[in-house]
Amino acid sequence: MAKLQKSIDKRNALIKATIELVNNNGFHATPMSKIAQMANVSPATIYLYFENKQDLVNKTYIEVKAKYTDYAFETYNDTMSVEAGFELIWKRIADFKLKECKNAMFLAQCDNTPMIDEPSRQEGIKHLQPLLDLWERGKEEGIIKPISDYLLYAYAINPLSFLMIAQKRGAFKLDKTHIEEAYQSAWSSIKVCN
Amino acid sequence: MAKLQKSIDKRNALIKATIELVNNNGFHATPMSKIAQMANVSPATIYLYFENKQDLVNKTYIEVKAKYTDYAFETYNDTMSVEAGFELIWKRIADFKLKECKNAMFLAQCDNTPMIDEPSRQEGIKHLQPLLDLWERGKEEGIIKPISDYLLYAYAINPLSFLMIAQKRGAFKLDKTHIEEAYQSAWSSIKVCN
Amino acid sequence: MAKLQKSIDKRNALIKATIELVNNNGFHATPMSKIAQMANVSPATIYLYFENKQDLVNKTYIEVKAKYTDYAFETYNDTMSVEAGFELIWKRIADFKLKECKNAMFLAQCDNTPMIDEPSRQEGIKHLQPLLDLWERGKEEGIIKPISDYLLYAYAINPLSFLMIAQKRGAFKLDKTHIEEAYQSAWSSIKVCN
Amino acid sequence: MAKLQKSIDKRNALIKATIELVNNNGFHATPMSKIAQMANVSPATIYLYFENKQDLVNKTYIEVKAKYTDYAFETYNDTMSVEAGFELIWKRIADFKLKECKNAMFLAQCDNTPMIDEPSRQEGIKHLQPLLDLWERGKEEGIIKPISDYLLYAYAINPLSFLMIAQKRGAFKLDKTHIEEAYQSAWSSIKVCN
DNA sequence: TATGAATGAGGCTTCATTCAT
DNA sequence: GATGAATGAAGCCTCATTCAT
Repeated sequence: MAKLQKSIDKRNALIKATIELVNNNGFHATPMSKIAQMANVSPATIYLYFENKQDLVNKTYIEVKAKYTDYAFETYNDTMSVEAGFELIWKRIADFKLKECKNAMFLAQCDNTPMIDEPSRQEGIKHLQPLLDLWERGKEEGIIKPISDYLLYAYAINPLSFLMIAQKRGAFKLDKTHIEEAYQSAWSSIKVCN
Repeated sequence: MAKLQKSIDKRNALIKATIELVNNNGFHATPMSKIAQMANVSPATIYLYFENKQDLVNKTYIEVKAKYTDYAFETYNDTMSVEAGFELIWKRIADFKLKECKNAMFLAQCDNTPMIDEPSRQEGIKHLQPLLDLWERGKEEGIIKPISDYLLYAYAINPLSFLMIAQKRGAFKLDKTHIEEAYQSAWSSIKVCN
Repeated sequence: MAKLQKSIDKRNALIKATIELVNNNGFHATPMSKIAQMANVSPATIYLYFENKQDLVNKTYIEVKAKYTDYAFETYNDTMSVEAGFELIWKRIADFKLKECKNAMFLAQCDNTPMIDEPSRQEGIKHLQPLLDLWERGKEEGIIKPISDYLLYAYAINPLSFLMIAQKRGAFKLDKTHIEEAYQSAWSSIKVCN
Repeated sequence: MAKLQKSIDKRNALIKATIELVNNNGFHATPMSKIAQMANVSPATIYLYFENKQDLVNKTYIEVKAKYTDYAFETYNDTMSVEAGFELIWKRIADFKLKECKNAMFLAQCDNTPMIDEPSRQEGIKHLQPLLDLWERGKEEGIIKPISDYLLYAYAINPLSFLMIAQKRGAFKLDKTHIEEAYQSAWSSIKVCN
């Protein structure tokens, strides 16, 4: 306990440095020594908090993923209507991608790269359950298309990652209007047409 | 007479090996030596065909991207109606992602990673022009939503990458039915609702 | 407390090994790995003390050059007469070339090769100032020929390097008598004839 | 014969390229491929004319050394007086170092570096015999100091190399006046004082 | 004779990790 | 707990030389 207390700051600094550096250079181009440097810590100290580099990045992934889903579902509860619930969650996610850009970028890189090991990836997916439950409910109510969750996610949620990356590259600026347009497209793509 | 006979076969073998290995391990985790080995060539030989590792991956990217767009637009011509044209192109792209899975995976990793340098990325984007032209036409005709091409791409095309990666990870099998469902979602997300 | 303890011994061992190996094989024919080996150190350790191979040899040059001029001027002070001062310095230099043969050989190779970069070379030259001042005084007093310092150096000092190299090659043994003869030639070549 | 006739140009081009590149970069920093390139020849062709890199540089050394001594002694004959003969030879040498700067630089680097193998070095020295004979005669006549030829060479001839290198580095410009001053110093250093 | 392609050996350097304090 | 020093393993790349034509 005392041990953890004493060092939570260092652990956080390491996680933060990892995100920053991996975002800019990629996993294999960020040496442990630079992570240590940016966290104002000796390289050897990293190994007091994490087993090795893979473990550091896995743990970082899980932590950021949790922060992401916490944010996404914070204001949601399952008494809402399907459409209202979806809009709420979707906009929280969009919000996260805009405000917590570094965290979101990190997740995008992890999700498109053989960088995280399978167990950690699975661990990260668990937290999405509320959204899947919402979709389940929507399907039952005939509001959401009765198709695979993978398809729903691909069309409703994943495009935001693409837009965020495009923005990061400077090709494109994602403003409030875009967000609203994107929401309309997302909802159109998964709702049952009448 | 027989001067510039740098074998195109070797070059192709190198490109192929690069795709295979980068797909499985990521750019920085695939040593030149392994690429050489898989291409049945000495490591030094790579440098007869490419300037360095970055150049190898850049050129591979451009080549695969060209193959991708060539395939996408092969059967398309701009006398088609907007909807028919879009469906045609979309299905060709889906086809490519299914049949040329390795090539498509490679592009996905390149596009979500700081792995390709900017000039090569720009070079790769050029080839997409016919699709952008089609969308332009669709906007003029009031068929396609009058929103940024980035948004259109994010919702109409990019989800296929997500689905493909999910499939590669074994989480999900993308069959003909899925493809049809995905097309409906794609079209719904970009067409003007009536 | 015990922070910056990068052992000066290791640094010295590296410098010593560099001199030894470069003397025998030349700069480009001495691999870092052999330098490390001779200094009883891992190759990677060199990079804790020096930026790269060029830096290692530059720093070695500057250090040896300083040792050389320190020795040359140690017993000299500018209240001596020009002739006495010159003889003193000259003989110290001769002494150095005989006793510190390896160091002197190293300097000779550096000075006759595009091996050291310009800034380091300039740095090395600075230390020669007392000799130039002495010559200046000698010119004013009409004792030393009123010619360029480069000429004076070429005739008064540089021949010792040639003799040292000849000796190293085994063609010739430089003894006390030779030194005395050499001194006479050196002095004859720069003093004003009467 | 026909063989040699056909290729003497290529051989010469190779020798010339070797001199140029070794002068600017040093022996180990000049790849065979660059020598070939500068000589407008395939790398493989070099091996038709020389056994290997060491052989190429050895042969180049011997050839340049011969050109040097040929030039030095061209107008000399041993009926001249010692002083006149020495001045003649010395000035021819000085002339060579000024006019055939590249050749002279190459010799200087060879002579101060473990770059040429011993047999070739010996071969190069042979050609100096006329100068040694002149000195012998001078010693007999009591005009030249009765000291080792190495000392005589160190003081009479070698300083020119130093001056030439200083000039190449841009530190110093060697003009006609300097040459005359240098000759006086050279002669002063080896002649018997009266 | 001449060549461009090909390569194995080796050099410089980096880096994840461990060690001694 | 924390660290700076140290390192072995490995990666990228170059180059002298040979091979096939």
